[in-house]
Amino acid sequence: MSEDAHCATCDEWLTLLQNSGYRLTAPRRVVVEIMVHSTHVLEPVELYDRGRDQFPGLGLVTVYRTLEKLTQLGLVQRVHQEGGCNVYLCAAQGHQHLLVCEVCGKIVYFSGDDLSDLIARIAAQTGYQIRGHWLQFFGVCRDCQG
Amino acid sequence: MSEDAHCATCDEWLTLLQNSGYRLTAPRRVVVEIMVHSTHVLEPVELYDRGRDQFPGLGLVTVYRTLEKLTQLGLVQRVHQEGGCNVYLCAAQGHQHLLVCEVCGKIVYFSGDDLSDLIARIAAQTGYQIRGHWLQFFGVCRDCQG
DNA sequence: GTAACTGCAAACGCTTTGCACCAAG
DNA sequence: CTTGGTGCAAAGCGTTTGCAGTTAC
Repeated sequence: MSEDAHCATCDEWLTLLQNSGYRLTAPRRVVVEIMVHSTHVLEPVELYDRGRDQFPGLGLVTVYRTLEKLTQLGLVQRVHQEGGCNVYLCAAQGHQHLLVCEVCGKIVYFSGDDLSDLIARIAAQTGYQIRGHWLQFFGVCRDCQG
Repeated sequence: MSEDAHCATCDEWLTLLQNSGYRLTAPRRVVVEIMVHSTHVLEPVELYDRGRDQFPGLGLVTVYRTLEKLTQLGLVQRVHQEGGCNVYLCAAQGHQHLLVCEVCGKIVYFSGDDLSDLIARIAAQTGYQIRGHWLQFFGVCRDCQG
């Protein structure tokens, strides 16, 4: 878990960063490693705090800048919630949607929705050109139901 | 349009405010009147600017405080978008979802989605207690397609 | 060696709070 | 008359920017 050299997904992310013209630096490796393995949504500050456990010199600004790059590359996404919109997460794989625990932020991806009929109907009714949609579920995970 | 005394919906909102223990003041009437009639999402500052056309003494702080109250009463809702989460809108009527124009912010409400099967399946698969969902569509309205 | 990256400090924009004055009921 | 509401100014918070030193390549 803590040795990113042993994590295939970390390697993929780092390779993609490098192939996109970015350099592989210690702070970036740390951010990548934490994001790849996180099962819960993370605020930038939380990422910063965890990152400093591994790399004490890490700066919060670097966390923001790295999240920005990872988001542009489609590896990370921002999650919007009632209480705030400043948490981040591994991006969905293809057409997946998100289920977030309102208590602890634990997340699950799922697929299987079919909104194509609804989208076609709405487009016809409104004249809007539909470009995208958000479907996101909120709940309480098993661990937080007690 | 500008005479809130002639608008039934404005009267409803103002009555609800009063019945909830709030006083009816000039700034509140202005905010209510603008929100009720807006067909586009509005930032607090936009609301403030428009409000001052009708009531020059209006303060931005009052706009925030009134939006907060209207949101608590379920009359107004915040809308989240890729570019930011600080726009407000009349709340949906019952179980409706939102279609937002990405260019001008013009909004349309619609209903007719049926996610109950999907929700039941996700709850069974994940063990989460599902408490709510967001379904929101983004597109370009007819006026902005040119 | 050079260009990209880093961390710090300062600036920024949006939102909230403290407070004295004012007005609805 | 009393209490809630108001606007101003200042503080707060998360995020971004400027910059000089550092590091990957």
